[in-house]
Amino acid sequence: MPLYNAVENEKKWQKIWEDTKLHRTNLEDFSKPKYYNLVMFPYPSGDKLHIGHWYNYAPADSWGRYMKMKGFNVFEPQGFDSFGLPAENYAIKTGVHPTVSISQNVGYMREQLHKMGTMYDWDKSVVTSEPDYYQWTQWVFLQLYKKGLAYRKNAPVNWCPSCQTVLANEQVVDGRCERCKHEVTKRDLTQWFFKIRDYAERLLNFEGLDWPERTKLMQQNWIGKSTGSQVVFELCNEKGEKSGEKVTVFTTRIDTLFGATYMVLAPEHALVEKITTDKHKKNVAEYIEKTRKETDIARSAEDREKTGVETGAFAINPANGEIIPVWIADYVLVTYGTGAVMAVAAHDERDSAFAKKYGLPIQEVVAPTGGSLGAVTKNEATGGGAEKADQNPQSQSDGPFTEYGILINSGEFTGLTSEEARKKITEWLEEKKSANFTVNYKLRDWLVSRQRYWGAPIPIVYCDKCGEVAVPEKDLPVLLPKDVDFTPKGDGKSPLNTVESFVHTKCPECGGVAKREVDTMDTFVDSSWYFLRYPSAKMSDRPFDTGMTKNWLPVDMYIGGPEHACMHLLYARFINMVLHDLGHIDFEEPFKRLIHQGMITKDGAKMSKSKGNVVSPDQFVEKYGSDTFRLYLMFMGPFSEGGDWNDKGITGIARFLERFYQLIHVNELVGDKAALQRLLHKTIKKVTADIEVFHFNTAIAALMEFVNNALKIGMDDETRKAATLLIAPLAPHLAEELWEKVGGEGSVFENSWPVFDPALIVEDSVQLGVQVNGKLRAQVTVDVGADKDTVLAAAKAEPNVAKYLEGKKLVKEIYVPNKLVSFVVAV
RNA sequence: GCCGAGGUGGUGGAAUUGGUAGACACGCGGGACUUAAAAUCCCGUGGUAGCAAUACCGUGCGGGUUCGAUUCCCGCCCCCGGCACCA
Repeated sequence: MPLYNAVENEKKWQKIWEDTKLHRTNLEDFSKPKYYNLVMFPYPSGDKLHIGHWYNYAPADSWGRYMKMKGFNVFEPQGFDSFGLPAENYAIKTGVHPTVSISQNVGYMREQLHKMGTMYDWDKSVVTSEPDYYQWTQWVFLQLYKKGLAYRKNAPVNWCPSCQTVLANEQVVDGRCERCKHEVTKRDLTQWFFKIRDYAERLLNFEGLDWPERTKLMQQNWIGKSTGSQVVFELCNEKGEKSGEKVTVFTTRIDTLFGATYMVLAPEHALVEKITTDKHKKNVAEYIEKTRKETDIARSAEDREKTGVETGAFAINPANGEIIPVWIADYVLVTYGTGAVMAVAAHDERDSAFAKKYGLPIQEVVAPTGGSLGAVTKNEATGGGAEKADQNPQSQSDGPFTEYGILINSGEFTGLTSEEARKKITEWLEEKKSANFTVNYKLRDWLVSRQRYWGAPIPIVYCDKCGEVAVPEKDLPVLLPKDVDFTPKGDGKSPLNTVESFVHTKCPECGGVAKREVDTMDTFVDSSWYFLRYPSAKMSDRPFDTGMTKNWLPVDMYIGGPEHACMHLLYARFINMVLHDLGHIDFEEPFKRLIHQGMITKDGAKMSKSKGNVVSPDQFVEKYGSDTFRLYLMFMGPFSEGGDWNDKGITGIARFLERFYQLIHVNELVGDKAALQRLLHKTIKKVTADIEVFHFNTAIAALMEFVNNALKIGMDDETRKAATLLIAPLAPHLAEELWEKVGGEGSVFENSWPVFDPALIVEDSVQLGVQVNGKLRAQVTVDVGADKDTVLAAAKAEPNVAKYLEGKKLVKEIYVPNKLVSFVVAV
């Protein structure tokens, strides 16, 4: 018969916490150091909280509780990222207005979070779709606008035909819409962008940030910096008569310039129409049309053959004056570099394939370096692999030689290494004003406008007289109208376009007739600054209080999924930097320490409604209680690794908590007091060290060992209290109950985390392994302070060791204190 | 293809400045209690051989360094995550 009724007890303590306002943080209290403990806020979906949320939030809350007990004034807020497509799509399907479904879902999820027993400060919450929040999202937009960092331009953009909206680059995954998985196509549309590119270099710097290496690498990769040169090619006809047009290309391999035997422009390149000769106009037009229709998936298919057509135009290679043909091909991307490349068929995979297909000339200008010099390869920056080129000279025989080497057929530059030539050739052409060093980034500006209803309206109006005008800050919020027919019309326009009362307005500058911008903002804009808002959540006249942000930010610990590495986490850094540059905040980086939780799968697959494999935590919480469920999730494995869900072992945790509860009620010390102290202090040491690095699984294992051993020794009052404190962050409800039972003062969370005493941990004796020729032959127990000779003698005396030493010549004796003894004998 | 993280019992996982592999838990086998079952408690549990002592094998595969390798080095294989014609 279990003594501990988890479900009832948890209700009791949740009510007490609520009544005593235990988890309302006094943000003005600086008697203790502040600690801002943040998790990525959820989207209030109709699926409610699933196991993945718990897997993220429960350990994050345990961390907050731990830091509180360590003496910090912990601020742990929670909110809802409530704008976005799911609510709108749900509304289209069912007719339930997003404001209704969102408020229901928020209510239900708050209830779940309450039952989890988290210490969120609900007085400081945000819901991004509420006017008192999105007013300030619009304010953020205006800050960027005023600085020239928000702009509108017509561009080919990613279009999801199913969601009927454009997508940011970051939201296109494998050529498909991140949300609905539909193939993404291109559309020419006028859209709003944020100039995140201007911050590319700063975003590459992670100095002072305690972030996972892999996340930093992912961002660096996404930003994609590469250094090279721009080279200007003058255009001409086949006879070499200059047309006056120029095309600039970007290359990281200007050392191969003498081998540039043709040039390729992206089909969308601005000059294509102008330079195409009459003879080729039809072909070119057809090719452009064909490219345009293709989705990104088709265009980037791996084994896809390269295609392209001639323009009839020619260009002059500035290095050797050769007249080379100009082609267009869709393997050149208009979005990267200058949208044009110099093609070096002899030293580039893509150019080589293209040249072979269309019979274009190939000119070798780089030879592999001889053995003694050591090949300088493309990999040299990464440190490894430089030797490989020499080992396998045949490997390049059927493809182009793409590594660094020694220049040949390159005029006065012949004989230089690629590295030297990159510098010298650029300098040489720089004098003639036809080249310069430059840097390129893969990162593109952030497309923030969406042709959807459920988002923050972009605060811009278009006046017949004044043109594009920003809505003055005092007129915010630009309210999102409620009564809207939000079914997509397939015209690529926002549903707000149909709301006359919204569209027609007065120009804030001249008072004349004006129309509102009808696009709304990407939800990632909402989430790019919410962490600034929490401490000032109730403020109605400002987005955030300067004093509050100064005192409480940056975020000390940020916990959330790695899937946000190149989206939310990049955007938030960018917006934070912009607000810093504008003087609104005094720090550049928003998140000091970052930890990702792993993903929870079901039968190896990501949980999703469509697969029907979503597991709800509610049934387990009702049966076992929150503590057991939290502990079970943490016990599954390391926090950052996730795992496949099954409920098989949950009884083990339930048993453990029951045993823990009973242990505290065992009154007599039947064993040795010193042994109990040693056990306790070893446990304090282990649990503390494990929690510090988010290894909750081994912290729990240590507590289990503690229980298993302590049940044999018994308990004393001191140990009872310390053990209760130790389990408190992990099983908060159980700990409160026990704390009350053992006569502790106040809430267990108002007490200090126990500190271990190294002196109490010291053991009298230690068991060593004894090896002979590397094989374990025996174990020997010796006094901790024993000297080497004593230990060796004891080891040799072991029968199973003596057996192997007998009659053999002892070559070597190795003694590793507290670990092992190893004998080496001649064979 | 490139970048990153992994591969350990029937299962989830412990242990890496090289030092007794398999902590802890699930499951399984046996026992106690019970009329019986559940719950609980005790014992056992990497594989092979053996009554046992013990021996041999064993951390994805193949080599290497070392008295000693899950840990370091070289070469592969397989899963997972990210990027992907970026000139």
